[in-house]
Amino acid sequence: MTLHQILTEQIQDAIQELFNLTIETIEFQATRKDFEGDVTMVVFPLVKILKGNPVEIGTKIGTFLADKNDIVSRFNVVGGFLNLVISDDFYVKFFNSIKNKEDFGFVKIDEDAKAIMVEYSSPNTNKPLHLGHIRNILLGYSVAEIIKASGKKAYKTQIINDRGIHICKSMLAWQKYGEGQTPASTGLKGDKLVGNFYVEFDKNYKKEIAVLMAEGKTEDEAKKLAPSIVEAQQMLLKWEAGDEDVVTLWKTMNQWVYDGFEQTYKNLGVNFDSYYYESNTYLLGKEVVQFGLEKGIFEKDPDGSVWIDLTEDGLDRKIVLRSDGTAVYMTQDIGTAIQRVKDNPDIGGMVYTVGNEQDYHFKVLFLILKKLGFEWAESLFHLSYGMVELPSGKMKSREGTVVDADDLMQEMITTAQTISEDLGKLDGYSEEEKSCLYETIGMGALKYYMLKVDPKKQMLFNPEESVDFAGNTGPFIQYTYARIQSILRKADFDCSKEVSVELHEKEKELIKQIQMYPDVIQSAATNYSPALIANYTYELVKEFNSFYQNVSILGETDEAKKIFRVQLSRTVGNTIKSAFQLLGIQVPERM
RNA sequence: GGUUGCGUAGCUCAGCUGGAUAGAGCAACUCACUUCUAAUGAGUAGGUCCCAGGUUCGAAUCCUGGCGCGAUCACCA
Repeated sequence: MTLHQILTEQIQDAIQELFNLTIETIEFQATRKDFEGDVTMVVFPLVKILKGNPVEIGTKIGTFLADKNDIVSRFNVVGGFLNLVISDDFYVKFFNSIKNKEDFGFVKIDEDAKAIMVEYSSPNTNKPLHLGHIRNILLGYSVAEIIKASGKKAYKTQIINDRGIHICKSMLAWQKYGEGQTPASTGLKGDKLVGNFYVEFDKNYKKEIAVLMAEGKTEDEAKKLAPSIVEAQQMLLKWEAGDEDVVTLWKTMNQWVYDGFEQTYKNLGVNFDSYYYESNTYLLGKEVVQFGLEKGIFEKDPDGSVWIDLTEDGLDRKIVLRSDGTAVYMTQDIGTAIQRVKDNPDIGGMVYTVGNEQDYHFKVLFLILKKLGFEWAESLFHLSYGMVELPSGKMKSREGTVVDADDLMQEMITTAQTISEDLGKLDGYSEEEKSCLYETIGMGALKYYMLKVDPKKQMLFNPEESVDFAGNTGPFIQYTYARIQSILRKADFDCSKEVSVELHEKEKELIKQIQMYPDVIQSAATNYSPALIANYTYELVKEFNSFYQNVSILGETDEAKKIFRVQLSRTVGNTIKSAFQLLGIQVPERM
């Protein structure tokens, strides 16, 4: 039972006894630093019901609790706030009960409960991953890990947008200008190679448009008539017709891209339990549209296109199938969702990690799935995130200012190296150890910085600032962890035994911080917010540093205190490691 | 223009379901290294929580209306 739960029960008893009333919820908050106390009960809500003065009520409850002589040792009342001083004994007992648990805060996964499927990354197969994907991937991965830690099953998946005109563009350019190039022949990552041809296509397409416009065509006409685009469209038709050559090329080039992506995922330290391809799910989507049509949820226009009218729900009329019977984006997403539940019948909900430019799309998608009557449609969540900007400004693919994911990761590692070398901290390490650390630090910096910001906010990513070894950064937290490990290595005495000590103020603060961890995990899981975990970890680290600076640990002469402080340090270390695990960040044993 | 998200210190961001005098880091200034890792800590300074109303004992937080920024309003994905 948590402290709040225990207090709630005791206070409920108090109110029952003193006022003969049953109160459902009691409101708590951490006591402000300027007052004596650990937990504060807010009395105001009771004032209305009891029609008394808040100070009197607070004093009565406080006296009752203190007289019990259980966990409240003292109290004071300021205005409508009842400040409770919790006994050291309680904190020490609590600490002893969790200090050896590696997985403190994690709830055991309930295998019988419904699972949540988390989708992230969702790449196109014609371009390499970029900075925006990094935020997406880190968020999705982390949210899935957090859900698992909170006691639910989570499946990681992605939808690969492997069909459509954009793929044909790369294919066409490769046929024309590729001269048989392959990732192996060029030494390029597959996604990069294919991406280059996509750019190549676009260059030529633009030239053709310019020529046509010079001949007097309007821009719109030129865009439709340019030979490149016409060819690409023909290729798409061939693909849909199952033309053998086109399909073979499509498979080959997509495989290059997938291999390239896997490399990037590996470097990012993320993985997936399953992969879905739109080329496989759009047909099911079409079937469902047919079903919805029969049920009267959708309606068919004279030209054959199928729509859903959502005006009564405050939305628009939305197309779900083209007049030529081909699938649109929405059709595919309907199909994919249903396919996933077919494959995993235990799914009770889904989280879609997709940028906020698609807020409307998901609103519509969720509503459609609900109208189709699926049970799991009640628990769908669009994990919408804002754009990532750089100090140099926005990324624009047209202006070629897109930051490539692989390049950025490499840059982060290099920056970590430069800074570390300047500081000269790693001088006695082997080359292998060093390069491993640079990667840990660089990636930790990147991941932490991305995750500490509220997902829905647009953010500014400053690479320099993120690798800073001070402040709210990944490396700072990693460093603190490494220091703790150093203490543990040097503590060559038996620190496993249970000791009872009087708490130093800093120790108490630390224990209070650790105590909050399970709640933070639960809160992060229900809000789908890794930022809560990240900022919590930073608070914990700050608390530890303050403790570290203010009390002696290994130099402590009182044996019991020494042991207690080492145990406390170890637990802080474990908590940092565990929290960072939820963020997908590695933690170094030394640095 | 319609819809939607955001607006907190010079900068980057916290602030959970409304609660006490609004919090960190960076940058600036002051102090503390014979250390268990100073890649640190303690402190000073820095605020019209975009503006105006409203609800409430109590609002950065909830409601309404403005202003600013972003996103989105395709038989593209």
